[in-house]
Amino acid sequence: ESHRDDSIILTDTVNSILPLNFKEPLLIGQDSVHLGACGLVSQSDPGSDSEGRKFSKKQQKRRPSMETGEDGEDRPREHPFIVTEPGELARGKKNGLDYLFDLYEQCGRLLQEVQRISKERGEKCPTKVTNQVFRHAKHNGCGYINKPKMRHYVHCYALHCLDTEQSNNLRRLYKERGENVGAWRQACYHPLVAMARENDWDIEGLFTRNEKLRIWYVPTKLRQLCHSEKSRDSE
Amino acid sequence: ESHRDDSIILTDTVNSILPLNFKEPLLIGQDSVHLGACGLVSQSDPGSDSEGRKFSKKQQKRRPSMETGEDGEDRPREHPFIVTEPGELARGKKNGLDYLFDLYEQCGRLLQEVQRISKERGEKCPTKVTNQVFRHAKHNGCGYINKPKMRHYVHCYALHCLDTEQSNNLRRLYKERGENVGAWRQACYHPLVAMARENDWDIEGLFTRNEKLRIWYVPTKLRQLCHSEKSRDSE
DNA sequence: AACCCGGGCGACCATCGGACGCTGGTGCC
DNA sequence: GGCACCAGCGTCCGATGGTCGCCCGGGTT
Repeated sequence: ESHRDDSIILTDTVNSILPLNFKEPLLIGQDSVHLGACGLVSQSDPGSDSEGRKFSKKQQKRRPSMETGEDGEDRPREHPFIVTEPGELARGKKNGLDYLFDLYEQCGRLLQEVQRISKERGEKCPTKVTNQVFRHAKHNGCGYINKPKMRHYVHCYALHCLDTEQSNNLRRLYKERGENVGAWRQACYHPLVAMARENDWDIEGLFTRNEKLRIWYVPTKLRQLCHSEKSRDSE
Repeated sequence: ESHRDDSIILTDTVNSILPLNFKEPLLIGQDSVHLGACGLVSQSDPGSDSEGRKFSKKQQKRRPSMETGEDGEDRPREHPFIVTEPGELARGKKNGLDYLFDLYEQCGRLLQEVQRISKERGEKCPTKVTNQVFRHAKHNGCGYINKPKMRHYVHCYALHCLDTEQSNNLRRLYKERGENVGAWRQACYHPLVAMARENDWDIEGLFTRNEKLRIWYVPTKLRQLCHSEKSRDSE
């Protein structure tokens, strides 16, 4: 589309038809190393974040064998995360939490790349990890990074950034107890809520003030948790 | 529904020339309207002026397909803007540029209100003038504020904020020449591009650094203009 | 081999930022 | 009153942020 009304001098077109995808290796080990392990398996209620709302119906379709578009290859899904303590490599077909957190660092680098390119082209420059960044990741061979996953664990990464020691302790504790990832993930909320309380309930500010967290949206669930705790406090 | 022209809350003794609309639901922010002290008397509703028989129109355009429910009253469109010099009141069924700029200040106040409410509710808090703010405006009797209009003149307001004197001079010049609003609006781009050049082409930064501009998105057209001028420079 | 737990991530949805162009208000004659 | 001009803003659109739950990988029996 063009900007008709605004046709003014400088009709030089800002040609930005190109998809924002460059080839740039910013590979980080997408490990595969299976070591150490806690074969613990114990089921504990992950608490289900039924944060959702009403219903929705949908039908998923299995990808037909026929390749659509150029893409073609069917990427196998990533190995599930398990609770590992700091420095510990996951054993078997699992990924550890250090790897999870590294994914967030990768996204940060991907964002910087997107920002540099946007600036070069005079397009608007994202300050957060947006859809564009996930798209960029995919086009750059980082297919193992995707939005639902990254959003799912943001608050875990937040705890890691804001209080690494507490995060580490929590990991050790949950590993020891043989809790699953869901349980650990749920548990990450509470220390954050406590930090928010210490900070006048400004969870947004906690994120913004931290160099690495600044680029991540505050998860809805975390914000709501802070809000209801705050209300409870003031009663 | 009454119309525009109503009293404005004056700050101090300096009165306003602005035909502020009825019902200012917002707090009275001391926006420095910076109007030249033209000793105008505060304008009380002239009654005769803008109160024609505007409510006679009742017909709405119908979409062939369906009509959206909840039919509200048909609001007459606002009077067009004309190029006025600073402090000058538009005559006839027109609105002046001081009034235009005041609309931006009102939006700033509306945003503050939305922010306060969001915070109370623990919802995410907008930093920019978003759809939500326009919706809030409508629900608070500021039906004369709407997105297309506000976005259309953002860069004019930007010039006003960043270099009031240059903005004023441009207004005088274009008024003198008898140019229409469209021409004046186009002309506002150039001084901004020049300012961006002085600022390492960081138009985003110019906006962000200014207290009042920070809440407005940089218009695409302006960003593109800066980009192509920058490219031209470096050739 | 069979079972089933649990979590990865494809796909959906409300809403967003952004834009166009029709409608009709307005001044002029 | 009639006409021509032009700009207000209703309305559309691709893309975004956010989420849910299907599908199946993977450990256990």
